[in-house]
Amino acid sequence: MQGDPKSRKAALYDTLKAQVLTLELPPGSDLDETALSEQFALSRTPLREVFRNLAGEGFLDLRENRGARVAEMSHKTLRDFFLAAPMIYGAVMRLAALNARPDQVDMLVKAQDAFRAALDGGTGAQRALANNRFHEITGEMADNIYLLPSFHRLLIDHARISMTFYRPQHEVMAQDVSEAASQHDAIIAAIQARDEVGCAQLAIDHWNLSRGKIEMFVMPAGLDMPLGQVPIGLST
Amino acid sequence: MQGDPKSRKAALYDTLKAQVLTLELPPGSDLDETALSEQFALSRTPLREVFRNLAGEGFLDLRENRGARVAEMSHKTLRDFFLAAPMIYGAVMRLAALNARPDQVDMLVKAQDAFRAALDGGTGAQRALANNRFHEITGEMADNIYLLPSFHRLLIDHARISMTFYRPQHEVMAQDVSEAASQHDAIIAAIQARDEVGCAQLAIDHWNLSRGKIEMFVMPAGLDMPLGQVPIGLST
DNA sequence: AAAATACAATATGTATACAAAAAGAATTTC
DNA sequence: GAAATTCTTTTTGTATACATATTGTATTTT
Repeated sequence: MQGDPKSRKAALYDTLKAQVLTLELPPGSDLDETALSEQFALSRTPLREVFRNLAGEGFLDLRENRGARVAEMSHKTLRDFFLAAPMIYGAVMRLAALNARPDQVDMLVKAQDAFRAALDGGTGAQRALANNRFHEITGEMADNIYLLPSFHRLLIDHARISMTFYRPQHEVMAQDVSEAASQHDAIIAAIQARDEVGCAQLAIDHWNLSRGKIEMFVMPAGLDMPLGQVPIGLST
Repeated sequence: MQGDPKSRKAALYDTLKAQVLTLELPPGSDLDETALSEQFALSRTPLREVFRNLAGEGFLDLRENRGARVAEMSHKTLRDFFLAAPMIYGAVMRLAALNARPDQVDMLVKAQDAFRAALDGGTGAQRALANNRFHEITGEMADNIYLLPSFHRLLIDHARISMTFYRPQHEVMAQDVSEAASQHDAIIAAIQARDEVGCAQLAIDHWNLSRGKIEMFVMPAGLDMPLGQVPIGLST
């Protein structure tokens, strides 16, 4: 590890974030202050500040006298996720279509290129991170400080759930993954056309695609989830 | 300041939170590490941890090499607020009606009693805090980790905006404030009846009441806010 | 006198040392 | 031998000391 403390701190922050998103650090795993402290050549003080930042953003859980853990994912988590996601993401996309600046659209196009590149020859982690980046940009476009906190938390678990089916070995998923990429293209087009209603609908379609994948691969039998239910707040 | 460091830390946390919510610390004001450090008998390390927690929750802004500030409120903030609030709060109330446990309903009733007590002889700050507590409980009832981050941020600025008209000197507001209290009663009834649709509608009515107050007292003329627009995600 | 620079004072960021608590290992007790 | 207890080790929390950056003041320069 090199550079000034400030850049080492940023490196720690970025690394942990990526490791959480890609399940390299699985939900519930403990973080070792001393080990990370040596690895990133930082004393415990700035290290613990990074922990607190990440905890505030929902990546970690800090427990009194018991160290930091990667935020858990449970059955309830998944249920909450699919309850909140269509509404929040629909709203974010709608606002993105209304407010997107040209430079942000450029960024989105670049992120989509990177996503397709990752699909074509990248690892599962690279795919999940590229997809995450795409959606982060739509959040920046929406630019609403009250919506973004929930949106960012959703993106964390969206990435982690996605990791399950972005792994290259899951050949069955190839079609779904390519459909996701097509939806991204449609999202870009809708944003460029300032089509807020179409954008919101695309958001819902996109989450529903994820939901289908989860059902197939992750969902334990018997989990009480209202799959057929119209999502809250979008029952138009 | 007395007790063990842990309780002093909690006191600092609670005090700052209340001071932000009640505008005793106005938006944008600087926090003095050294002064607070002496006042609460804490060294700078735990103090700065509290700052980071509060920043993560949206109470403070931390700027590199430039200390902590109370989160700003701007025209854009108000606009974002009224765009996001009906949707988020509607969803929270809906889930509250679905999930509320009996003990939580008891807490809500107690909070409402405290709110009425504050209206009848309390300071503006006490009123705002009591109202805040009421809504916090509905958030606990909803119990969705993806919705709560945005909800909590909304509550912060809801309290701060409210402070403008909870001041006793604004006699014109007496009727609106009493209407707010009645709405709280209706909300409790709807939750007890597990009436999710009614609850969501009450949430929207409640925010609209706030919006009317803001228009009268705070809103600068000419601010481009879509007052007549149906809120995102609830255009049923 | 105004602007620019250099200096001093203050505030913030990081590292280390110490205190307290939790976790683990060894011993004792039954 | 299992359970409980004590003791040791490790980990977490806090305080302090030092390094760095920013801000305010005084001096210099034009």
